[in-house]
Amino acid sequence: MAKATIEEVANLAGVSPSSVSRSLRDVGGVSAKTTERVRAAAEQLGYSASPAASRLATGRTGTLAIVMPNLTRWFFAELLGGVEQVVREAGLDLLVHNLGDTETRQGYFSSGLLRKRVDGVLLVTLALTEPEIDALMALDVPVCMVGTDVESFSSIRIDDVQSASTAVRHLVNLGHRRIGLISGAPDEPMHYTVPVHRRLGYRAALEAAGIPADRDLEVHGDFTIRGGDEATTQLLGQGELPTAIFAESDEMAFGALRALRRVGLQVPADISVIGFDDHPMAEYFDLTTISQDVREQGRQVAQQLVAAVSRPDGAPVRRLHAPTRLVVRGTTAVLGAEPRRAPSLAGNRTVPGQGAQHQSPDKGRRGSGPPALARQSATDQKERRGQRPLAT
Amino acid sequence: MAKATIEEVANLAGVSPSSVSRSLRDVGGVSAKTTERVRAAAEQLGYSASPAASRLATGRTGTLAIVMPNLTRWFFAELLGGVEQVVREAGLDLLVHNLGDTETRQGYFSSGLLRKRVDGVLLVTLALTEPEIDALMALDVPVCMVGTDVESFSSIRIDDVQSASTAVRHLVNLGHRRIGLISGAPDEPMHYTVPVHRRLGYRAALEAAGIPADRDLEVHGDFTIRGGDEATTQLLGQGELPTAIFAESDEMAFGALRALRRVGLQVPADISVIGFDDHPMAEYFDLTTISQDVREQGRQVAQQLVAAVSRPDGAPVRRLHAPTRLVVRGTTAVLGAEPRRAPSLAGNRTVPGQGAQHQSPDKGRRGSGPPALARQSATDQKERRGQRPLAT
DNA sequence: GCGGCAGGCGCAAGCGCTTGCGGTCCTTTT
DNA sequence: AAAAGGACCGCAAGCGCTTGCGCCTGCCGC
Repeated sequence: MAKATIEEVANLAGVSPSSVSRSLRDVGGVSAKTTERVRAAAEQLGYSASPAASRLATGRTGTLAIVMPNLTRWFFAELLGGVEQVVREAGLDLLVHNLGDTETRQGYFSSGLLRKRVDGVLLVTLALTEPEIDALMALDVPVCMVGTDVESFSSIRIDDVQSASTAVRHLVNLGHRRIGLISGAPDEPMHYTVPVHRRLGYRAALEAAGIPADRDLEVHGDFTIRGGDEATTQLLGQGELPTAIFAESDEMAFGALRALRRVGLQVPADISVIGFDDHPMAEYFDLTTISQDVREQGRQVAQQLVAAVSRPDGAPVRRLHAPTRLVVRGTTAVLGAEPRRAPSLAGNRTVPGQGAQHQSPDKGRRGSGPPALARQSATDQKERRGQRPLAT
Repeated sequence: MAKATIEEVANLAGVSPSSVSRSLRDVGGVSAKTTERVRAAAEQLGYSASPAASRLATGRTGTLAIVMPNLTRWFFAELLGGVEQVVREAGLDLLVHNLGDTETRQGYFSSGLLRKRVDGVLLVTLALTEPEIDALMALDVPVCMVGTDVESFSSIRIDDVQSASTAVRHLVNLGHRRIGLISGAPDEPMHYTVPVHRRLGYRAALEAAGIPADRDLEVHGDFTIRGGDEATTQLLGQGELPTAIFAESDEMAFGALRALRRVGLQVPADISVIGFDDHPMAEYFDLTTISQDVREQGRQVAQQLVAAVSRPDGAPVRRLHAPTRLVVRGTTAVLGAEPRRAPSLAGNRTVPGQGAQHQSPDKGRRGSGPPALARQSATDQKERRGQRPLAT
């Protein structure tokens, strides 16, 4: 029953294969009556068209590929979830390619692995080299990106620079002036742009606040818990302590919390910590952070790609920015505030709702510097109040 | 250059398309010299065969599908990582299908979504109903499963019953007799077997130790942090407190730790907690747990499936058990031991290496009850010593 | 030196679908 | 009422590859 061919359906319905084909895909040209008969026959035979054959005949593969540098880290898994949903609902297949290690990536785009195989490609967090861009364009299918962008392709990503600035500005507004940075991968095996941008945002915020840069305050954490831990230890080992730390990812912030706790520093009484991403565990740690809706980004970029592949003329390139918001929780506090009760990082209270939150000012506001900062200040305060968790 | 056809290659090489086809896939029947010429021509044209065409001609799709109930939870993402690697290295494509909600699952297997589309299917953690099994068999392709098993298909999974028993036995051996259980999904939307089995293991271990069952000690946690938190609160709210808790997943154990800390109970001085899975965060929380190598399970099952699809005669059904091991960390202690220093759940020390660990006795040792228990006891002690973390 | 054998190679027939083109037949339009 | 126009439908030619089957060499054995 699974192997019925279009001809059998045609015979059963008493029509030609052409009509079967046409009715089943409801392109026009078939009367309602015939369509109905065909439908019934197909149903009866459990018929579904062979993808291989129709691909060959139409030249369209009905398949999209998503290419990611990692599958297991939260960000990527979450994104994949959003993408998969949209793609499935569009009736397309999704191929997953993981460029885990540098060797796999090496030559991946020029190898014909994607050629004639997909109608569209989704690139995640991959900053492309020139030859890679060329190879992709040679594929002659729509390409969308998330997390990074290049001129030629549609993309969606957060504004890492602005968002990182928002995070640091939050600390500045709390009175901090000695702010450490824990950044991601120092050597960029995958050409990540994220650490670069978030660092730029950090420096920009400091500069805007008139705080001189101090390179000793910038350490590397490798985007992992352990890395954040070690980076923090390094930060604590040198001269004057920072009063606040901005970690470029929540995972590294977790590591920082652990390191701080180990040496007996209390958060946020002695030192404030802010992360980035709003990892599911961040709420657990009551970590102040920059939140982004990763799944939604996945959905959006997938929709964009789906739309692009289904329109014969090339779709217009659209480079979107996804919003971020500052989520103030319990790991940041006003500098020098009297210590509250004994610090406890892990859930001595819960954050019930979302509280008042804030769309980061990352669209169409470039270069409006000082006023933005002032406004930001006010916003932070409001959020903080709105966010104040209830005791459970 | 990307759209070269086999005929063009043939012309350039001065041979027939047949010879091109044969040389490029090195089936025999072509002289070395010709093969060489063809290779060169193909190279020059950047030729790669159209998958659609060869699929149609051969009837093989070169594609595998992995069907999972979730993509974003750590376990599934990790598994997918292992599977993807093997499948890619085998030169096959991987389709990912997420049966996130019950509606999506409803009728998924009977809908022709997989029909004529894949050479093999990988089912993750899905307990199948009879009609679903039938629909899968009707696909007439190899099917492998991980996390659950049925008679007809190859599979790999841990022995949830034995492993849960090991966890609880560990607590028993530490002197605990009042042991709470936080179990997974009570209503089984996806027909999970995991919570059922782990609970069976829990009960079996208690029974083996002569401890009477107490249904009040069994609460539901939904496999989430929050669920574990709430379940623990529930557990604490009723009569005599347990002295130890077995959570069926690490996430729920994290929630339990939070709940305990909130009410001021110290772990492990006042109460011991053991989890299950060895989630990456478990080390961070210094959580004693049952460890399984999820990625490796993914690799193995993928290898099995790859082997099955590439052999024309049906591959033999093999139902494997993956090993688990008890990893003793800092959240479990001897009942009534004098309190150690002030408890601190979040990383006041690190666990540097793996320490001495233990293959759970889940292969070929069924029914060897008491001796196993005795041995287990000894082993536990040794592990505990070997595992003792160093201060950093 | 001749029959036979086998390795190399090309022919052509598909694989199962889609689609341009034309043929019917039934409505409209004039 | 005749002609023009549609609406429907089938024919057949592909889509680009694989593969069974013959043919043609060259080479071996007797």
